[in-house]
Amino acid sequence: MPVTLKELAARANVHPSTVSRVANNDPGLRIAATTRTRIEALLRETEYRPNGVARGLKLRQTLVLAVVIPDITNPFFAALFRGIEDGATPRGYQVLLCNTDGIPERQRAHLQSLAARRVDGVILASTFLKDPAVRWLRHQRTPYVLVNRFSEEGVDPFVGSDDVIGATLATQHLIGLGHMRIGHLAGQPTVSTGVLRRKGYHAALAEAGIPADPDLVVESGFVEEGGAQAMDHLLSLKHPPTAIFAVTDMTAIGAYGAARKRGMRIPEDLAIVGYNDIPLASRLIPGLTTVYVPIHEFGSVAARMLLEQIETGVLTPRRVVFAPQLVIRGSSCPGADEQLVRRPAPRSPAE
Amino acid sequence: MPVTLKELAARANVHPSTVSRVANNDPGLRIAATTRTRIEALLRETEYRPNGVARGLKLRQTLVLAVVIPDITNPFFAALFRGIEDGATPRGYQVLLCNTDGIPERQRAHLQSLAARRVDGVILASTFLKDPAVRWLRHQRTPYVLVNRFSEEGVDPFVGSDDVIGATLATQHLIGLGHMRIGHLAGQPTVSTGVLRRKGYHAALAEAGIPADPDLVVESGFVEEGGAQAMDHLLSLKHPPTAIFAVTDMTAIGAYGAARKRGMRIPEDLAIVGYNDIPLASRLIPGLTTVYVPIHEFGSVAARMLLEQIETGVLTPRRVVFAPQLVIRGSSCPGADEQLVRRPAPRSPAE
DNA sequence: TTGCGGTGAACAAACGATTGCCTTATGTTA
DNA sequence: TAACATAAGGCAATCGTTTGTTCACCGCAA
Repeated sequence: MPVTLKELAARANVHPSTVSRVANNDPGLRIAATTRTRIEALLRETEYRPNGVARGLKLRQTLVLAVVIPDITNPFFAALFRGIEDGATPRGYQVLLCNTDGIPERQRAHLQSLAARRVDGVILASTFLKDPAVRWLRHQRTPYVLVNRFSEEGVDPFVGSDDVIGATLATQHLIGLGHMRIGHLAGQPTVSTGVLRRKGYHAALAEAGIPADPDLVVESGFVEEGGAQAMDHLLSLKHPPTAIFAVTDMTAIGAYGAARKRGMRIPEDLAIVGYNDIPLASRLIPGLTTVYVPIHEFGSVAARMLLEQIETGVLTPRRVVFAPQLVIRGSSCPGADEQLVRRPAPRSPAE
Repeated sequence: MPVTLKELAARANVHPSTVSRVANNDPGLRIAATTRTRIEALLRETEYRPNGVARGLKLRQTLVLAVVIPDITNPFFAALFRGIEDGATPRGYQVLLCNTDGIPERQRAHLQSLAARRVDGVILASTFLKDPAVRWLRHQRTPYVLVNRFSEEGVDPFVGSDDVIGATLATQHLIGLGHMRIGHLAGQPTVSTGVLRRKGYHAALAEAGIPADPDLVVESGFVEEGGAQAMDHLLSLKHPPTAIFAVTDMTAIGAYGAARKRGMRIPEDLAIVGYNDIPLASRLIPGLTTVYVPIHEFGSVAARMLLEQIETGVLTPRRVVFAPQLVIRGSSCPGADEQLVRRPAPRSPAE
């Protein structure tokens, strides 16, 4: 059992409040030097740490944030979490991680527990455009920040990238390579990234004067298996696409599998572009051409926004939107990976 | 501000304790039916949830576990975390995630915060054989479970696999393929998995009558970059190995990179076997032959052991050790991946 | 009327820390 | 010597729940 203020007070022959003030270095405290050193010695000797639970009750802050995501085994969310923790830990916060597998009921259950625990704030990834969970948080006045996906229009604190631009870049890249039949493994229309990336895809086609073929857009969701199924469907068309823009890297990985199963070569028979540039993307063979977004920074910025909100007490619906960048690898351009390899690695100057 | 017992009591014209008993369905409670329904209606109407912090203070349990790992972006730990959460959530616990990057000072800081927060238990992965953090936990009487690596001999609750057997299987596999110069990318000797996997490697060599060449064992640590460097060193030897047993899959991935940089083919020029069978292993090209361990189950079992310890209050130093299994893919046997692909996928019976 | 058993709830003491406000000495000034 | 200032800490309420104990009241029997 860790030592309490009361016990220390008894041992030092003072009142608990006095020990508390010494421990907290209360600036307005007038105390005899001898008493102070006696108490300080005791504090060190016993390695006293205030009980965080009691402190939380009194001060109404727990120094705990929560992150609610679908699945930490998805590398995107793992990187995001690291960013969040790296932003939160230096300020004394620790972070609860809640996986929902995208199941609304689980999300609800987690959020209710979190509210009951009085976490100081919540970071929510993977919300829907109309999301009762977000409304609930807003209504509860729990500080929160949305990441990557936003909900409705501009009313929530948000960190993400410009999905329209990113998708446009990706599609333009494929157009620039001469592809005329470009498919899209699309996210759900209930989700901002789904809508906006599809929009960017269409914008690029329109700009290039390529007619949009509705058959080439298939809803795949955001994870691997959906990507594989959707790709399989596209490849079974009479006029299959020669190139694919996948709404996420994980979806693109599903597409890799589907293409391989049919013995197709990437990029010769099928060019593929993903989105997010998860660490895995560069390790695939061929490397996955994708749209880079600063995932780790999403996290650290979101954490800092949340802390600002918590500490100032005002909910400024600030939106931080990063500009995405195209990263070209072998899944769209033959030979692109070799070029990358030949470049000296920046981290080992001895080479 | 969420509603409190006191407020509800005022609105129902009863004492807070009465509301509490109704809310908690106190079995020994004698109460008028009308009063009870009045209170219950109020509870539902206000969606009352007891303040977890106050409850934690009173009951001395927070319903929070903590997981301390080096880095959640390592797929091994992501899978482990999922297992832990999946084991903890059904019992009402939520989980704090702490990344240490393997830095002892950070681990210490995290553990101190966790203790101050009065988390109910801690799951610790990646401990050293002699680890002050483990001693500290033991001394604090904080319930804890070690996962994957253990500390000293048999005195801590532990979940993991039999590393000697796993390493022996891996090495025997390479021997069976005819390799005589088998290198080992080894873990540090300060870590149980490092020691035991090296031991299994040597045991297999000895059993086959292959003399152990000390030059072929290079300490790589457990992550990608170390693997790349160690592999690079091995490949620059006069008599480089024709096969490699890497202490983890991430290390093996580093080896892939190093081999590729030299234009070597896997497995023709270099056969590689890893350890853990992280999800990434099967997506590499060629697929990584590796030693499967039930990572997710490590997590869920560890969580259940921890909860048992918490709920019964006794620290039984139980050890759960799984038998590892060899998974053969293309990184050791040419063509192994194709065989796998041709097999009908179990999850889509329509094919 | 007194006593008693049973209902139906109220009371109050924790859990541990924080903090505004007192109190008690001692010293200083008029 | 009365009045007052200051130093050094003590007091007690509070955060929101939980839970062992007490209490008031009613009906009923003696």
